[in-house]
Amino acid sequence: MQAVQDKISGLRERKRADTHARVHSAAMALFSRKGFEATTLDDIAIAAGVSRRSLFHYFASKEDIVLSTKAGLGDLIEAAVARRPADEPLLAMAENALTDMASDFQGPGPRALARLIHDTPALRSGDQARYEALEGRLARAMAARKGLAPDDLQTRVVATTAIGVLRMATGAWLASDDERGPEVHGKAAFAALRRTLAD
Amino acid sequence: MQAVQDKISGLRERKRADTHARVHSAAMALFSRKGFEATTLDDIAIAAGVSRRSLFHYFASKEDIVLSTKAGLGDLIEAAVARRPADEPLLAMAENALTDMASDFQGPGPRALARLIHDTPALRSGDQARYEALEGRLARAMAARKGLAPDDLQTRVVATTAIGVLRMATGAWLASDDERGPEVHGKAAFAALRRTLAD
DNA sequence: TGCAATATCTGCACTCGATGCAAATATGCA
DNA sequence: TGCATATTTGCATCGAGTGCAGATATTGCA
Repeated sequence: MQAVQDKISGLRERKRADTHARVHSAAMALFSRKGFEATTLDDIAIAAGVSRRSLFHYFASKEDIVLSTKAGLGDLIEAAVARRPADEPLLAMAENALTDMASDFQGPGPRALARLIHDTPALRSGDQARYEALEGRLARAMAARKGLAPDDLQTRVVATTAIGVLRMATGAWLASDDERGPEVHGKAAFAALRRTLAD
Repeated sequence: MQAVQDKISGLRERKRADTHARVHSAAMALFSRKGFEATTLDDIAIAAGVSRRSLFHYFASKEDIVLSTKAGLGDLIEAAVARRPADEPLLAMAENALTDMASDFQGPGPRALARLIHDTPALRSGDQARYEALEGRLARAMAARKGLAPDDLQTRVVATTAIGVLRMATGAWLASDDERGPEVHGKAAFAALRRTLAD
C-alpha cells in the first residue's frame, strides 16, 4: 500500500513500483536543484508525468517523499542488533550495531539526502521525530536480544544515548569535507562518552 | 516584536502584552478541549476577539502558539548551568543543572502542555527540533562554564545524552500517574546511565 | 477472447495554514 | 490639535492536503 512493493509478479505491481521510483527521483532532483520549499507538488507531478492527485497515492506528504528514503533504517538497526552476541555489554552492543549499520551509508547519495534534510527546517523536525522512533526500535531490539523487559530503563537510556551519538555523528560527517564515513565520527563520539564516564 | 514584551511603559506595550496573553490562553483552552488539529485559526481569532490576520503578528504559526510556551527553557538551562561549580564533572554538571530546572515544572499547567504536545504528532516533531536546539545551548553553556572550546566533543556528547535523558524523563513523568515531578524520573534515568557505564 | 470484479488514476471542489499588500485605525509625542 | 509611527484588519493569493466520483487499466475467470 504505502511501502515499496514486494511482489513484482503482475504488471500492476511493476508499474506501481516504476511510478513510485519515477516520482521519487523526479522530486529529489527538483529538491536539490530548487530547494524543498520552492518546489511545488505541481512541479513534481509534471516532472514525473502523473497527476497532482496521484502523488498522494504514493507518498503521504511532500515531506514523506524525502523522509521515506530513510524508512528502512529501523529494520537495519534491528538486524544489526540481532547479529551482536547476546552477552555483549549494552553500550558496546549499541555502539557496534550502529557503527555496523552506519558504514553502509557512504558515498554522495546518502550525503546529498542528509544535507537536504539538514538544510531544510521543515524536513529537520520530521527527521528528529524519526530519530525518536529509532530510539524505541533500538531499545526494544536490544532488550529482546538480551532477554530483558521491553521497557527496561537501562536499555532505554542506552538507546537514547546511542541514537543521540548517531545524530551527532551524522552532523559531524556532513560538516567534515573529508572522505571518511559517518561511522568514523560515531566511533569518536562513543570514545568521548566512555572517556567522560571514566573521570 | 515576537517575544513577550519587556517594556510595559506605554499603553501600546501593555495592550500588546494583553492581547498576546489573551490569544495564547484562548488557543490553549480550545486546543485542550477540541484538540490541536480540530481547532482552526478562525476559532482562535474569534475566541480571542482579534482578526485572523492579527494572529500572525503575535505568533509565527499555529504550532508556535503552543511551542513558544517552552521558549524560556534554553535560558533556564543556561542559568542553571551558570549556578554549578566550574570544577564539577561534566555529567554531574548536566544532571544537576537539568534536574534543578526540571523541578520548576510541576503541577497541572506544565503537565497539560506536555500532554498536548506528546499527543499531537504535528507538535511532537516541532518539539523534537527544539530539544535539538537545547542540546546546543546546554553544550555551549557547559563549555563556557568550564573554559572549554564551544564545540568540544566530550561536552557535546554529554549534552546530547543529558537532553535525551530529559526527554525520556518527560515521557515517564507523563506516563506515571503519581504526583512526583519530572526531576525524579530524570534522577532515575541518570542513575541507570551511571550503572550501565560501571559494567 | 470476452466480461465482470477490482485496483488505480484523475479531475474537481473544498478546507485550512500562511503570506504580501495597502487601507483603516490607534497611539505617541511635540 | 495634528503629524509621525505602530498596529490592526480585510482582501487576494498560494500551496499542501483530502473526500469523492467517474474514468481508465489490470486481473482472473468463464
